[in-house]
Amino acid sequence: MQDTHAGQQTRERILGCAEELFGRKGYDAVSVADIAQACDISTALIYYHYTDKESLLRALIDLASEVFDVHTRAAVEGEGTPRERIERFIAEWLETAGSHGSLLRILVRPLTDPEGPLAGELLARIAYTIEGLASVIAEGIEAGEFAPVDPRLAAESLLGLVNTRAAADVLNVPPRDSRDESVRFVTHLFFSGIAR
Amino acid sequence: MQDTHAGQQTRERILGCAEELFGRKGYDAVSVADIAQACDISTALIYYHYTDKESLLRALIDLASEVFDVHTRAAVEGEGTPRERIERFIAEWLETAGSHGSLLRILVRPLTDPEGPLAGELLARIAYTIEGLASVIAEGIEAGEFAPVDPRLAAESLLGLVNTRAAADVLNVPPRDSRDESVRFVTHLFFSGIAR
DNA sequence: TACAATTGACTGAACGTTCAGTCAGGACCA
DNA sequence: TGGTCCTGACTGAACGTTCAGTCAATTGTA
Repeated sequence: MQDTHAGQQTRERILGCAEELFGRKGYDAVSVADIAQACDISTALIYYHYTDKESLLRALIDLASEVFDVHTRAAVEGEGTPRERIERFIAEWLETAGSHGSLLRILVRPLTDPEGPLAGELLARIAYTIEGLASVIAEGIEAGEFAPVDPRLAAESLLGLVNTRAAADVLNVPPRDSRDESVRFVTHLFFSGIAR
Repeated sequence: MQDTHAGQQTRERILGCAEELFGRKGYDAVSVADIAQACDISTALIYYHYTDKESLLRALIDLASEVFDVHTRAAVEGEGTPRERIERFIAEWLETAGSHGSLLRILVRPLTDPEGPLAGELLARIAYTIEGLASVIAEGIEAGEFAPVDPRLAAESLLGLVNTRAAADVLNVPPRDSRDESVRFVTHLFFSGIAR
């Protein structure tokens, strides 16, 4: 296995099918044969390009990190007040969740499956995001922009809130709310709550 | 198979082991043999008391509904203002989540695994809770106690918030926060946000 | 009271199926 | 011709499930 154009292309196709299937049915419920069939190739070819089933998941975790960590880094290092940066984070995270729902579900699975495959790696990725958000919140508290809450608690809640909103597509038979409405709602709830 | 004391006892033991294992590793990752081993019985005995593996999960869903729906009903039909009832809901839900973490994880799994086993039944249970909370929130809006938000959006967020907090035990290496602190935090965040 | 019949509770061994992973070899292109 | 890409056929292990049969206790009968 070396780096030819055709090989690269096949690898991406395999990864794409694995992303879709893992995201929809979950790692355990998807067989290598399922992925091969979705790609219209043989199972052996998957093993030619990837050492085993788990390495497929690992590649997807790397991909998910690439896609989502951008927003975490932007929140931590970006310009603007903490509140502005968190508002941007909410909007960007929800947008990416909309276009990469499978990746997000792969990423957050250990929250409901703490002993699942590669749970350690996945939880580390989540912890990275939470720590980033917590630092932004802590900054906002110090600046007097936020109430003196526990930054970690707030960061976990923010991520939970935004992921809940992303996952709610599953529940809603009608695609009732536009993305913008979700962003506005989460933002308002996180900063101001629903009380009058 | 009829209803003897010994039989009843065995059924409960099987269900207890299944709850613990399904909650920790997930339905797919647990074999019937695993459950049998945990109970120190034969796999055949499980099939003597339950028709198949899925019926075990179904029994656990019924149990989870019994345990958690109490709080939903109390919020919908209970006494006090909408805000008081939601505050009680948060406290009670988190307490039950603390003592029945496995059941809660079984219950919310379809949010990250929308095509998993019995996802339909599970999503229906979740929808029931959300609808109940939404009706309480709508009541609060009508009474002028809450801002005029979308009740469903708010209900989904509330449940997401409270389940995120419950699941955070998984992430936190130290059992940092007491339950009371979690309750206070979620309550404050939901009603007032973190802004100053 | 004694013994036979019946029951519920339970097991060990096996069933067919599906799984992740292997391997020898063919096809295509430089 | 040599290396990359790919396949069909295959394997051992694990899976959910079934089944024939054991055992202790209960019930029916004389």
